Amino acid sequence: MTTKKRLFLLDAYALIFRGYYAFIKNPRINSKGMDTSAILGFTNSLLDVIKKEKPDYLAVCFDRGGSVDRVEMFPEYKANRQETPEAIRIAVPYIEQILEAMNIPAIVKEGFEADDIIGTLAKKAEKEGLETYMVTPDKDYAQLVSDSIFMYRPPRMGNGYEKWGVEEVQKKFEVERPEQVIDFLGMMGDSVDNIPGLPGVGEKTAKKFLAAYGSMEGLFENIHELKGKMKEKVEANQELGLLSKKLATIMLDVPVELEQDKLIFEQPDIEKTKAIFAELEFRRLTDNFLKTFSQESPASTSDTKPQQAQSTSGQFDLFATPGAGNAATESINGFKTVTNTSHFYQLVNTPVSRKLLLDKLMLQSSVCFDTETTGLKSLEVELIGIAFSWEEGKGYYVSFPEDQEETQQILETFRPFFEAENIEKIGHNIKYDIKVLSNYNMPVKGKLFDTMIAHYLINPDMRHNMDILSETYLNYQPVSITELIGKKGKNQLSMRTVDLDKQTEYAVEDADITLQLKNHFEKELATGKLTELFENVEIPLVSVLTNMEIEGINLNTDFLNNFSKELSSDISSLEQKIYEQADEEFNIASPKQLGPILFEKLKLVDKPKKTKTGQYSTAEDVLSSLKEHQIVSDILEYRQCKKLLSTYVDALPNELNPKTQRVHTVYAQAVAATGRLSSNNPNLQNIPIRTKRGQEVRKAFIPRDKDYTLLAADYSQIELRIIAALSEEETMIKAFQDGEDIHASTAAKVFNVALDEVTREQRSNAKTVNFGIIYGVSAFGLSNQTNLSRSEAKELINAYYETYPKLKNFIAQQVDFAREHGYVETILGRKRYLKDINSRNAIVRGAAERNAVNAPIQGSAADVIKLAMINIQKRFEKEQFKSKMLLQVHDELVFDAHNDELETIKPIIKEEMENAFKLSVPLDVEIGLGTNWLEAH
DNA sequence: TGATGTTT
DNA sequence: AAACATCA
Repeated sequence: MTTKKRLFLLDAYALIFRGYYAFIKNPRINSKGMDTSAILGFTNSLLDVIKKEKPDYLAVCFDRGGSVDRVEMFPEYKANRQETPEAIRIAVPYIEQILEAMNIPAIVKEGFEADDIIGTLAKKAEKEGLETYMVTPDKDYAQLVSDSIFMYRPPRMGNGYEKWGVEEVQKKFEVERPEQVIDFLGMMGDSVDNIPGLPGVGEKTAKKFLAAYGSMEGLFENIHELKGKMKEKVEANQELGLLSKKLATIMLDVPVELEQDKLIFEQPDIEKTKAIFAELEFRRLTDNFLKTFSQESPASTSDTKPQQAQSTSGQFDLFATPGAGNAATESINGFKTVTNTSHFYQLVNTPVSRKLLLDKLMLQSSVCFDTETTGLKSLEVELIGIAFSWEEGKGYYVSFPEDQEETQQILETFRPFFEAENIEKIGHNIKYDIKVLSNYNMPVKGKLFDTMIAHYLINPDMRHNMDILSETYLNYQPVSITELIGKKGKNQLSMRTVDLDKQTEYAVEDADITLQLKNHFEKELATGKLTELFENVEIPLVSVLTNMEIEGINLNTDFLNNFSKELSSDISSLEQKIYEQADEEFNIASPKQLGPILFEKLKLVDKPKKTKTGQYSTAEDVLSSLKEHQIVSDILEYRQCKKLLSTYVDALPNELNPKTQRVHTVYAQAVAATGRLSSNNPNLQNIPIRTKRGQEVRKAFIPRDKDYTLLAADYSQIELRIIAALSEEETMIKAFQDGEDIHASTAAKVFNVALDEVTREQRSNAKTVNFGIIYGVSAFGLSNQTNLSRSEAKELINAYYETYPKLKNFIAQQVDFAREHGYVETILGRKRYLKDINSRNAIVRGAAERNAVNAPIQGSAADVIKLAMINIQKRFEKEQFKSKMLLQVHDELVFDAHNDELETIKPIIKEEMENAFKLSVPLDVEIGLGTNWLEAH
């Protein structure tokens, strides 16, 4: 048993970066609008280490000024590092304060990197007979590992801390000695640090070389054994290889002393630390901190501290936690889990117990339920089970057999519950569950509450997975689905293969969590004044979307098949033409191959534009300017055909539902941060329309049968009308009231000509500016999109603002509002938080400012059409029309209109859309009919 | 994963 | 600007 004292050295920046990126999708923002993710991430790691390991010695090492020596060797070292994110820059001073309050020494040496400092200290500690743990996620440290030096890597998603000793390093890197990690990194290179490595050598090859030759030098001595391209490359780059190796080597001669007595870990200053945490609003962390430290008697110093962590077993057990007998009972990252939280989850699979469950259900006023199914496509899956919960920590799971008739019978038991108007149904993405039940003709009635949508309104920019919500709001980590049925992909098991106890635990836990989240979000919706939007718009919309998705749309597959043949033949003839002109065959669809041909072989242009990864850009706007070359225009046409074929013509027929033979898209109601819907599987919101060839695809969308006609209803210029109304810009409002062509009208005023003298180009430029206003203008963007120079674009914008002064005012107001409140909102109070609005980085701030203008406009337009959809659906249901709403494309609704009802529903649709929300500008809706979607426009 | 392209 | 999808 080891009795060595243990030193923990933390790599500050590596941990800070890791903490920051761990929260990147769900950043922690405190009430002052400050992004505290990086601080929280780091401090969590720090407390974790202390709590679990009780270090004898502890220090945190910082980089300052980078490595002087390495930059001297190789000026490009770390040159492609992006600028440090703001949240990290502001984090460092706070972290220094926290360390000071906790009496933890920070070690900084100007001109050296943390890994060099840690390496040097670790080696010195080894001589002093200490055991060193290098706390860092950075795998470069593996080269330092020895019998008394270990890597201690913080947990990644769901895993625990990893301790890497010699054995682990041998396994991970497939080397005999840890020092060989240097050769490995030198060969492979590192794009993050911009260590070049050997060209053409990646992880696989580097491991192979090391196994065969042992080191970089060994490889160079045996170049004769290599073959072909690889031989040439290695031969030519020996110097680069040796340099890379040097760069990857952690220095062990940093002028820093190991002052043991200063590194002894002592009691933190609890009050001081608490104060800093309070300022940062780290509530949960404070609890955790107090639990760890305040019970310890003040007399206990490092000299008398018992060696609890190691004494539990002879072997060093990383997961053993003091006080907890069994590692499995405590989650590794401080979350509660199903194993350490008391709960009562019960399986229900007998007729008697089902009846009892129903009786209980019928007594409730509000119940959460969650279905388990055989897959993801709600309209094609079978039911495996349903979990119910109406009390926190408690719930029931009804399982269903494979036999679908039996399933139907069992489900019938619960019909009174699902049809009960007076029982509120709670779910997470409840549209999915309702659709699944619809396969069994089981309608879900009564009030709905969807926790996914609730959270979407509370913070649309965050993610709304139940797992993340549970960890964030309940401090509870649910059983991971991956653990149960494996990773996504074809090897994923079905829930049916999971044994019933596990199913019960997983499914009821989900329902339980959802119920708990609901209780949480209900309050938050109220504080954010979002309850009305939630209850009167988003929730009613759930049913509308459900109906639309179940309805689907008819597709003319014969037409698409013919079109596919046509396109394919066009593609192959274009292919031949291009090969001839390039004088070689290559993959035209690969920008990586196309770039060199165009710009190296054919040298079409002097200084080709490159992408950020250094490839030649072959994007549309780049190639468009080279259209005079036959090969380029052929390539553009080739690309267009290829795109149409793969994304639409060949893909759409595969999306037919086998039962209905129709296409059922899925609308995501909680994805687009502005409040819009999005459509997927397939996406029917980006069906081509601009080009002649693309329009053909629209012809494939047809009415249900000969008794129906497709009806498309479009808002005309809804976003401009909204901006006119919100800004109260009279000139623009008047133009709309008079029914003018808004772009021509704008052109007339901006260029100071009569309305009927506006040229095509003037109108087009005015249109671009109008459009640009909606997205937030910049002179740069505008000159890119038009043939105007940067200064002409600027002039145009100025003239535009003079024409519409109130509009300029409105834009400034939005930005000011966002600066003050941290968010902007739509006409219905839908909020969008803009955490970067006060950023010191002009680019980041500019984007936030454009969002401040764009979000209320786009979002209000989304609000309006959502209201219209709800009202139309109501009317349709009341009149029991055969006609059905099928699609929504942001400002357009598409219907299967029964021919007998055509003249009845046309005015209804128009009226409901135009009057969905009263603005000071009239809304205008154009309706078209046709035997396909293109005609209906 | 990055590049490209489609829509509003 | 912001979705989704495809390809290498």
